Amino acid sequence: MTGSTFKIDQNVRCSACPIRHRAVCAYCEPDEVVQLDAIKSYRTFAAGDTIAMAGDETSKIGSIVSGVATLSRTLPDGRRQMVGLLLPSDFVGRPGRRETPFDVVAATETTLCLFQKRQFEALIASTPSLERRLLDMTLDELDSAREWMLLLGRKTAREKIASLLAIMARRDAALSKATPMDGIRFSLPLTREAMADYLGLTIETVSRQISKLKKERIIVLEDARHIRVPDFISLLNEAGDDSDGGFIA
Amino acid sequence: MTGSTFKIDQNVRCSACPIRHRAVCAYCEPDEVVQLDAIKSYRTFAAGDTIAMAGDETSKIGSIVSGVATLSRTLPDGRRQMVGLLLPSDFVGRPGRRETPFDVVAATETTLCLFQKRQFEALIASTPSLERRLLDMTLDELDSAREWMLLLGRKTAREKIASLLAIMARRDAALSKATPMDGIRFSLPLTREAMADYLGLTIETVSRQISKLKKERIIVLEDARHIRVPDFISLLNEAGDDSDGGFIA
DNA sequence: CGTCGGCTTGATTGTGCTCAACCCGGGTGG
DNA sequence: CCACCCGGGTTGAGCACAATCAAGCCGACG
Repeated sequence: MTGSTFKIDQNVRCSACPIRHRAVCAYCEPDEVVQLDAIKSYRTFAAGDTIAMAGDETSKIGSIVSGVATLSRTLPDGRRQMVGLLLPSDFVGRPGRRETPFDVVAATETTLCLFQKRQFEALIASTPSLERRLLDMTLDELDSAREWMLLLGRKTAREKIASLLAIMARRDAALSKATPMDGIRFSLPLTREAMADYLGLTIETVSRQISKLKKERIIVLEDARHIRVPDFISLLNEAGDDSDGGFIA
Repeated sequence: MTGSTFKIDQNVRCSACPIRHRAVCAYCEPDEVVQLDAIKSYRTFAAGDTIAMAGDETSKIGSIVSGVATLSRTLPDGRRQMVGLLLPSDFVGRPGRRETPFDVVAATETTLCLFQKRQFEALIASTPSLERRLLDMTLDELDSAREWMLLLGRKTAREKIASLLAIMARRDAALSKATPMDGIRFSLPLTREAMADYLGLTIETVSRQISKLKKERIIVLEDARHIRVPDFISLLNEAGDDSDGGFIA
């Protein structure tokens, strides 16, 4: 993996790791974690840094510890589509493949817990709990990729924006253990351009739809990157994937 | 899994199975295959049959032996997006989840090799080769889902159609071991409606774009479901994902 | 102070959707 | 046997939504 600017971090002990219970190591027993501890290294990328380029031969793979990274693919004429949003505990890189098929870019300052690909592959082969966890995570990612295909193929610009905001809101609420039902406030870790790439829109359309939702009081913009949602249900209604308010949870 | 019409097939011995070397059982040793043989059953669905509905609690999972099935998701107002095209050797159903999140429909007559979900899950836990293969297959599916997201989010109608045709052509060529480079002829196992659902378009747009490609001699329609491609390179050029003709292979 | 990147807003264009008519082939029933 | 229907497919006319082109705002930073 290559980055224009980076620093080597102090490794944190796995037992004290903030993503210990959600990352690829989640199912590992304490003695297995010791093995991981021995071969891991931390690395931090600045916002905007390229973590890996499509077509690169990657020697390292690992987990997002903190920050947000994006996975995207670009057409030769420059059109770009984001195909994954990587959050803390998500896994980066594909065991068993030589090249990454997608660009990986740090959207915010991002710290990774990395392993040498060869070493990690060897460890997988002898550690069923690692493989099991990786399978579960991959299946989950596949489900959300498919959900995203529905959005890209069939939703209107307004529905796309509302869906994205709802996801970010839920995610923030999950982290802060608050119920998303009233008066949520969250930050958008994405530029308008990143949102556009995520949603298959242009930045102008993203901006216009956000302005519209603002005028209709469905959202309140504290500033361009901080949003408050007075009534989560009415935001969900705009997302289109449920005739009623959907499951209350 | 439920189907409006179906028949119970004679089981084929795994060792004689046409997908033995590509399906979830591909990495299994002969003795492991024997275990699978003992708990599998075949079932055939007619074209149009629903194999599973989104939200269903599924008790069976398994592999496509022959035919084509589709995976799709529907918005409450009826808009529908296909999110997966299941071909022989592809796996249907998700171990470790109670409900299927997507509709599974047979696009052509389709034969499945099914297992009781519980039994299969138990077998996975004790058979690393099964789990490894399932992980590899899931990672491949995730990659192609992401490739598809690029198409849905950023390609024009014409590029979408050309991409789909190129995929079908390649797939047919792979089966018949022919090089796709000149004079390929293949069948479209999808209705215009299914293509539209796959591509995030309407049937009218699909029909129009196919007609245009026909007028421009990039494709030749023998009938609505059989297509000949005189020059594969020029079809690839229309697909947009490569400035030049792409890799020749 | 000027510049630059991220963002917003406006005017116009164009691609793909909607609505509608029609074609074609196969199956069914009088 | 023919009339009819029905599903899948094609084609046309008009429209709407999002893209494009363009100008300008705002805050950060040199």
